Amino acid sequence: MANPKKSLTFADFWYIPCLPVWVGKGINTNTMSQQKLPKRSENYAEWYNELVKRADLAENSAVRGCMVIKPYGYAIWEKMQAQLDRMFKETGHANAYFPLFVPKSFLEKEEGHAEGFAKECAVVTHYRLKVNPDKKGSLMVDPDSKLEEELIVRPTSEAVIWNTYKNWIQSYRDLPILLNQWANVVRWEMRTRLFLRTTEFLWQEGHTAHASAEEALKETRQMLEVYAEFAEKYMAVPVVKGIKTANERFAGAEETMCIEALMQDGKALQAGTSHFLGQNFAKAFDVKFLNKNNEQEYVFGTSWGVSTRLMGALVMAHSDDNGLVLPPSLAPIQVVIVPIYKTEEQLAAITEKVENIQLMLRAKGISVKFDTRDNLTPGFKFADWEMRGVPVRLAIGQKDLENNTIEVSRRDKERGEEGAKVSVNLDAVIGTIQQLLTDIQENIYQKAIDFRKKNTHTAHSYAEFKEILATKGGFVMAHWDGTTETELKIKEETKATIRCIPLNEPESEGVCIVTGKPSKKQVLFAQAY
RNA sequence: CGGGAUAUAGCGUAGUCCGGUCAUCGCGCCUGGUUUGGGACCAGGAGGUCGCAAGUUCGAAUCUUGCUAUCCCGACCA
Repeated sequence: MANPKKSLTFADFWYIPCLPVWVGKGINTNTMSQQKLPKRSENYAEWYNELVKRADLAENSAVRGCMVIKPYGYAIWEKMQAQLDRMFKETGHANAYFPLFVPKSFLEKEEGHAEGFAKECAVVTHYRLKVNPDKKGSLMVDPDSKLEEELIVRPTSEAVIWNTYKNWIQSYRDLPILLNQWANVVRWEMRTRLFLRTTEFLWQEGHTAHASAEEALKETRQMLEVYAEFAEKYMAVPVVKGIKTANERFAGAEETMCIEALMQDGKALQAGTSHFLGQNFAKAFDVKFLNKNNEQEYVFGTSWGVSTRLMGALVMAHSDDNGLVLPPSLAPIQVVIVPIYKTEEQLAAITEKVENIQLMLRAKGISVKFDTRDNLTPGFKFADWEMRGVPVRLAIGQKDLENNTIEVSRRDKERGEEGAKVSVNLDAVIGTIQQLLTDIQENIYQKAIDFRKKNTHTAHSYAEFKEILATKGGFVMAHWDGTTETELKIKEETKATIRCIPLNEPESEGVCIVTGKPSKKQVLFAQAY
């Protein structure tokens, strides 16, 4: 699980395009002032739920299991999209769009896929409503509008896409096809949580077609690397890259690779998956190509995706009891400026200085917001922006004007912590901020790595395994005999699952902690979201 | 989908057992004034068919039934 420390420079992440979003409109400030956030140590789940709402990221909607992503939350998602999209294009992919609806007959074609998704599909059976004759002002489904064939709201798009690829592919010259789509999907969930599990969610799904298994496997692996790089460099969330066991594999895949992140409550979160589909979908949809030897062959496929669940990972990885902590690379507002004044004249003098600072910061590609709300005290604003996770806060008042200084606070340190707040000379503020943004990005990543290190344990016996899970949680490395039976037994008895067989874990001789059978490698266990 | 709980103004709530000046209080919101270096204060004001729909009753936030949504615990899952 080696994670070589990557040295970041400002240039590594500043370029995700973004103007500061307006926040503070359409919400009542009392959401912030009402009470403090529940503490992580006391009720982690409640802390998360409240934080997502109070940081203005998202809220529950009137529709069961579905969320409204609010402007501030969506701005973070847009920055994630912008960077991921760039990385997909750098690796040769293009975007396209396929339909929301999947005819039921398509979904049936790949057997494993069909069975995997059957239980969580929304089904469209009619195409029309009519006025209810028995009840004025109400609508009813028009029984005459029943569809010949039901349409499934896509839980994922393999079926539609492979049905299309069939028409696009004749020769090896048509390959590879390297596509991605940004879309929404629906999986009917029983229990939902904002971002982590919602009935409808936003994601990207890559779907590629290749002439050989080797090339498809290479693609699968490449996209896993893209996800890992994105998570670590931009989200500042360290991840373990690995392979899913047969039991946890995507429905319809030959092999599923994943990145797994550790949350602050010691539970694992699958942050992205990349699947080698083999020829499963090609066979199901009869997608063949003529190879160089003039032979018909089934096409090899991959698919890979990350979703708005990344937002949940981002929140749970870094935030504290005062609110959200955002990595500068994904923060919609990287710097907020709070004026402190008594008179209009003072405000005017402060504003003049601030305008200048804003121009210089924007010239460096840093998104900055000047908080001019005149109905709130500076103290309130401090707490407000802390809740929203803005990485750097500047405060400027009369004393600063006299001394040509400005107060600089960093969100990655707790209130009152050494270095959380410093006064700097106004002439040096731009350079200080640039450096600070880089430091924060690196610091929260390092903190997350340290946390993971402290919460990754090795179990040499089943008793020890249970003991670790019961008392400490976190990641547990242990030998496993490779059977689904053992995996299920462990899940049944401890609620921990095999998150993955880590790619970077060296082989080591040992015996399965449950059955005592020989094992060549330790695998990663955890209780998971 | 199984077990449990909840639903009263934008948010948090009192009242529900024992139907009848009960629609309470705090925050927020609006207006004015004083404030402003860590979640300001005073005064005045606006805002609610008590989740929705039926029913019982002279009368329902309160009792009955159904529905919907949310939360917690399970099973399922990115």
